[in-house]
Amino acid sequence: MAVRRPVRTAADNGGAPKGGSDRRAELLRIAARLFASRGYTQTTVRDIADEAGILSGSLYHHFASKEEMLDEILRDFLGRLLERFAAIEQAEQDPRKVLDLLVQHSFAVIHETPDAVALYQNESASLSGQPRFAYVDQWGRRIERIWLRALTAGQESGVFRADVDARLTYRFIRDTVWCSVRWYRPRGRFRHEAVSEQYLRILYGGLVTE
Amino acid sequence: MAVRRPVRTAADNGGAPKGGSDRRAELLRIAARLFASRGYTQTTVRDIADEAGILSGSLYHHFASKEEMLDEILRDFLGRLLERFAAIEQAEQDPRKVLDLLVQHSFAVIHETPDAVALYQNESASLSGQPRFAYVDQWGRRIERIWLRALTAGQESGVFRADVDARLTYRFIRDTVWCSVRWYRPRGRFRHEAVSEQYLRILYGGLVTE
Amino acid sequence: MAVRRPVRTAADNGGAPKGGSDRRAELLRIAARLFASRGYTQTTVRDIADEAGILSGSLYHHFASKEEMLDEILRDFLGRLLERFAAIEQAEQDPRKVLDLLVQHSFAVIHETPDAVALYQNESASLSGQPRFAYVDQWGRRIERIWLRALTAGQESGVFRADVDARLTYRFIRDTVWCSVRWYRPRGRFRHEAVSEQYLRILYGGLVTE
Amino acid sequence: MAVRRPVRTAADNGGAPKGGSDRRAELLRIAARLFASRGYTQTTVRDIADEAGILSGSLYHHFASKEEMLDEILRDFLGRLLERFAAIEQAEQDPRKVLDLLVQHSFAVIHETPDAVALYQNESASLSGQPRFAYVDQWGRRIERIWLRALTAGQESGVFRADVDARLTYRFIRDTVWCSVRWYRPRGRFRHEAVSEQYLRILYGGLVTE
DNA sequence: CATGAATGAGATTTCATTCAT
DNA sequence: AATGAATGAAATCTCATTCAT
Repeated sequence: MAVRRPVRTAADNGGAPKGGSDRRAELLRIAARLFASRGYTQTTVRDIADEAGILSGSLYHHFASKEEMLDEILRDFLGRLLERFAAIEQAEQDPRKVLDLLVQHSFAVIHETPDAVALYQNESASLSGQPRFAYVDQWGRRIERIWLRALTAGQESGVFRADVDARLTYRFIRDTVWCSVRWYRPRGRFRHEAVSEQYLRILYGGLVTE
Repeated sequence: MAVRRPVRTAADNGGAPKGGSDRRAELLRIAARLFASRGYTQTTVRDIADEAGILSGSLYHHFASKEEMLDEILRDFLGRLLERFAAIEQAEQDPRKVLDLLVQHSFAVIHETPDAVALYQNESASLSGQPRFAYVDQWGRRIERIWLRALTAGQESGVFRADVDARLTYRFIRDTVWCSVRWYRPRGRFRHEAVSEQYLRILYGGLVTE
Repeated sequence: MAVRRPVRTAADNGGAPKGGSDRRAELLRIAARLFASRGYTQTTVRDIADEAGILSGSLYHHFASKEEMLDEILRDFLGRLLERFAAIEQAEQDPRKVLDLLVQHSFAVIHETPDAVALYQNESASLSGQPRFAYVDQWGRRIERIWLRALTAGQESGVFRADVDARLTYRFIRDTVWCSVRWYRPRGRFRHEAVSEQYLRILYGGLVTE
Repeated sequence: MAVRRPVRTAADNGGAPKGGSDRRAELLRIAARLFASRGYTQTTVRDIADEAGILSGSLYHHFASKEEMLDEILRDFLGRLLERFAAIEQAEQDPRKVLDLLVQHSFAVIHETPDAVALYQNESASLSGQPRFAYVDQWGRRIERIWLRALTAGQESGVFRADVDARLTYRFIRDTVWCSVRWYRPRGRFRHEAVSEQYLRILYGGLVTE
């Protein structure tokens, strides 16, 4: 007999876009967790089913394929991220303030949905080139452009140093911010606000005392 | 039973990393390239054999298992890295100079052996916990300690700002440096020396003009 | 355990084959169409349910199994066919007239219920041996005997040539007639009466001019 | 332990086009037999492997997929058939002689490679539309044209009756000839030459005595 | 050293069927 | 009558590994 684990309320779902059932969202959460910790390929559908307390075949009542789960998780994550970044860019004029908010929001997202972030970090490279996941690259580029506009605007207005390449700088920042998902622990010594703050301190002021 | 050929010390390879006098070394280079680009699990032994122009079964004349290839590549890479970092620490007193050299050497390593770096970046997490690969964590921690000593020494001597956590700072730096393997192109616009230089400029001086 | 609903006699369907007063009959018509076009095994119960606008599980309110649908379709078809062939044999004396009517009726049946014919053509071989479908072979043999009696009677009375084997001749005729379901189009250039007529012309008179 | 059945000589292979090994040809023969008797979809790769005395996974050492086996069998069969039909058309002038030879060769093919014929008969419909099997339709149409040319040539020269549609006549003949694979037994009462002869007798002279 | 055939475990997926609601 | 979730068996396919030649 299958052990049925209590179904969590849909409340913590953050408003799933697809009208799908509770069960579907719950399964996606389980999948995201496993994909993030073991890697997409190393996670078997049986792993997911086991965690959900059902048989692996039963997953296909909810999803057409393992890939569809990955797709749905990434689409949801990236869509929301892009939306939020665009809103930040629109709401603020000051490049430095924009960068502040972009960084802070990123660390907050890592805090809130670490699985999706880790998944994106680890799998996006191998997804590149697959038609189904074309949006991953596309939306990634749109996000890059938002950050780049803030950086170059800051350089032009003189608030950011101009003797560094903006694209390079973006990559440095992006890697530091998102890679932190690997070591950040929500209940660790530093909460995400502190991490943001310390990072921005170094990023803006530099490590060396004058 | 697998036929284990005597494992050579890293020394006789280290002399001629590109020389490829040996079939074994050649196969490892092919494996590293494939592991790095597709991921270890996604690379099949047939992929490696195909690239080498032999049948997959024939690989087992050279290596006891696919895992042994991974092991050998990582052991060689990490061993050399640790050795070099230790040498830098010993040779220099000035914490800032040490950090300079650590960063510069790291980017140089990414330039020279991007496959091994990518492999380490992508696979070390899933290797954690496997007895055979215990050294990966161990040597990683030893490397961390070298960087941490430089950072805290710098903070104590007043050359590095003291209002940031050294461990956090290490992670920021480490992630930026090593993650660059994902986008760094040896023949791209920036050579590794330029990347080092720009990164150190921001790291030391900060992004914001005073 | 499957819930078996009382099986209706073919009679109360036979009166209104196209009427579709009933959900059950409607579902059978959909199933027959799909079975005929994709093959029984390749048709999933979900395919049938989809076409009917319900969920696959709901089909089991109407039928105990997928097999029951096949059974019902074939039983209805073969029963009716046998009945009609027997009636033709009884009504006519002249072997040639009997053969005329058998052929004409066959093409008419193909015209009217192509799905059932195709189903019988394609699946009867794999049904052979299954107890549940023993009647398929049995009724098929009864039909064969009707045709054979007409052929041998014709040979004995001298109207049909006696230098060919009757059983072989039956097979030639049967295959030509029933295989036409594969290419016959109800709205095509030839209506079934024309097909009958052309076939009988060749069958009786031969292809070669005197 | 797997029971190894004796490998047949390649001699009865009729000159396989692909240079492949003996084993491959042997496996294809087994597959063809099973595909023909159970149907392609109903035959599992395990069935084939069992018959060959190996494990199902081992089949994939020889073939990329179950579909590849079907492909290879059909391509070989149809290619040879088309070639032979074309040769007959070229060698003979007299339409009646051409038709004679086409019919005789067809029954001979049924005698010699009944599995491939049955496979073609049963599966070609469901293959229609699949890019990989586009040649099945194409080559089938080329074969049709050969038969049609013989029929219309005969009608024009007055040797075949002109009051029947040639295309319809072709279908009647084709269905009779090829469908016989369902009942023809190589060791039965009639050898294929006798079947040919009886069929041609009826086809040419008609069933009715003048 | 290399081939080529095979193993055997395990992966994803399919699908008829059941059943509580 | 119908839904929606689940079962469970079986299918195709993958792949690291073995081993006789």
